[in-house]
Amino acid sequence: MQSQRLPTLEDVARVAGVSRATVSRVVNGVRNVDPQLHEVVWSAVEQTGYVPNRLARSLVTRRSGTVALVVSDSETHDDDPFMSRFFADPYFGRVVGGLMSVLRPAGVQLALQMVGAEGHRRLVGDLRNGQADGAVVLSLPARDPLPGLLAEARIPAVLIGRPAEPLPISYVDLANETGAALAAECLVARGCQRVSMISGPADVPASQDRITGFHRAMARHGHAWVPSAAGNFTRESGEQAMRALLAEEPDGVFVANDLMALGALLVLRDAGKRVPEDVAVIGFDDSSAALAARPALTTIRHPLEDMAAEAAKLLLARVEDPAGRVSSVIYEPTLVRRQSA
Amino acid sequence: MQSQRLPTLEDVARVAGVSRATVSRVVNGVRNVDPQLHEVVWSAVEQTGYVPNRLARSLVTRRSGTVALVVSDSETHDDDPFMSRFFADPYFGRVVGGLMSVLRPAGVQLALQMVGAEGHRRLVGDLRNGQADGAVVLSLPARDPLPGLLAEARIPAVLIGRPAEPLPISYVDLANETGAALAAECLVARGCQRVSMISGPADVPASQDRITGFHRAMARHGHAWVPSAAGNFTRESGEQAMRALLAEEPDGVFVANDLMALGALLVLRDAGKRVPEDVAVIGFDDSSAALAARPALTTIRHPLEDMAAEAAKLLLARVEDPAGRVSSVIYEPTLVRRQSA
DNA sequence: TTGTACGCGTTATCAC
DNA sequence: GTGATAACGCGTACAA
Repeated sequence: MQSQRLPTLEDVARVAGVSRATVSRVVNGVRNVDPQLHEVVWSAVEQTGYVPNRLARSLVTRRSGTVALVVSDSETHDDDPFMSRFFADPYFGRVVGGLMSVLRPAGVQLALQMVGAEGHRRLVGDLRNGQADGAVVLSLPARDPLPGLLAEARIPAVLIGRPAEPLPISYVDLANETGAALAAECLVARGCQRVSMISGPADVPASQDRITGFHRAMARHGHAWVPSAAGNFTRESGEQAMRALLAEEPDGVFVANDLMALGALLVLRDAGKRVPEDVAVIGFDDSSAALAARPALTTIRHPLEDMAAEAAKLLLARVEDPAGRVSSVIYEPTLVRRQSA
Repeated sequence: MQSQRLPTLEDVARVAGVSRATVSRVVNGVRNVDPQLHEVVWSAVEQTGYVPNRLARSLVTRRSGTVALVVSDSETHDDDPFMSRFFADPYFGRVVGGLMSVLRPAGVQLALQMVGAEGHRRLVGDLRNGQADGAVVLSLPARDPLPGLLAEARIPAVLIGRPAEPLPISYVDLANETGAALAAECLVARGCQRVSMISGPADVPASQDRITGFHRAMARHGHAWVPSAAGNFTRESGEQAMRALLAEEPDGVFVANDLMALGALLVLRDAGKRVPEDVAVIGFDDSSAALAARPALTTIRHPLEDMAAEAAKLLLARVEDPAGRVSSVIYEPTLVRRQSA
């Protein structure tokens, strides 16, 4: 049951018998300080239990020691059609984990900022006002204006996943086309003759790249036409798409993410198809779901944690030097051979 | 390429031809304002593109409009043994989603605060300094001093999961014993004679409750002894535990969470056991993993999103009225019958 | 109803 | 090296 008011620099100064300027210098480790006082001040800090007020500090330094994780969704949700899906998906957690692995050692905090189109102005304002030093952006909508706004406002920002259109903003991404091509090669090498694809939404960049990458690679091997069905990256939608594709009697199917692949596996199983003997299945992401599936999912590894960590590093560097070059880091996916193909 | 400096209240006041106090009142919706000026001021706000500086505002109001999601881990990690596990687990995402569902409509931001024992003092200080109005605490370690510290400092806080020892702090929890008992009843009703359990870590409250609840219920039906093996809530540990338990030749097994149950299912399958004919399996949590499993997992529903949402509500209420009663909300689990039992 | 003036807790720029 | 003092941007008694 301590005093309600927290000790301030002034209080510490009084106890130490110095001015608050000196205390500030000591606390912030400025060198022009008499070692004598140094001691005195620190013990006064201990004694009073002083903790610097970050708000007050940020107000003057214009540095908050915080970065924002912006989840941009831009759609208005009646109830909860998207949010619960998004957070329950391994994607979100993997990104947070990757970010934290570099942010935490750096002593930087993470603020979660879900925002729709209505909130763009406010968000940009808050960021310019110094509420956060920069932003890592998870842009979900197809043509999201937010990345452009951030670039225009010269706010240090890094996208996870390339922007829909070229923009002076840093980003990390996966070579999605390459990944899809890897899957195609594998299927072709297996001797699959009737290959189908379950894709993600047609309007998000990562999904587009997987589609074009797969089609292009298949065409290279003479398969001009690949029957496809689109899902929305959930397991349920994967089941639905697989059911629709059953009519094509495929002997191989590439699924744009593991969750949907899981759904596909279930449908195939229920349809009496053996995997991979009757139909080979390849997923995408190498999320934990892939290992848990039976048969274990052959999939394209997507090093999301590493990518998020890199995004954090890029962002911190940009905060340090805002004039630096906008850079992009593209990760190369690899094929993880397991049992489904 | 706008001016680098953002407009302040003063700038808006100049444009509107009033004092900055008036602008402040208008922006904050105080009623004593001439409708005339009201208009003038708002258009000046539009014109200048003014966005209130939350830092400055918080400094004086001592309200930040932010709550902290504190992940308390207290163990020092060499590299990353725990963090990636934790974030990849559906648990984290479900909690964030639940919190957001009430925080976002309320216009409250969420700040993620991972903190070990070294950071406790700093965290409490930051919170008392008004960096956040309150905290939702995910306390992982067995005997975590943090909840006690928060209570002592009279910081509005709500725990997800009961504290290890009684404490004047609000929390939401699941009736874990009841859930475990439900599983026991189901197994007994099936006629299982050789029942085993795969538990979580022995030192975390939720895990303990599931253990005691299960044993007690089994005892009530004459089963004094239940062979057990402990895991750490990961799928891998579930596999390990199941392998160890195979020697007991169980015809029924209760697993303390779905992820481990998934692992158990895999091991049983590889061991040539049919589920549920040879051995019935019941999981816990009803996470998305349960539906994806084959056979689909019979499990105990744990309404984590609802619980997190309730935690957010309790917290906001407490922020509003810090003198209010510390309250606990206990959710009743239910049995979700699917195919594994 | 509106404006003046002070304080929130820090850091930074000066003289000393 | 150290101590006043002016910002930082805002809310709000208090006075008008």
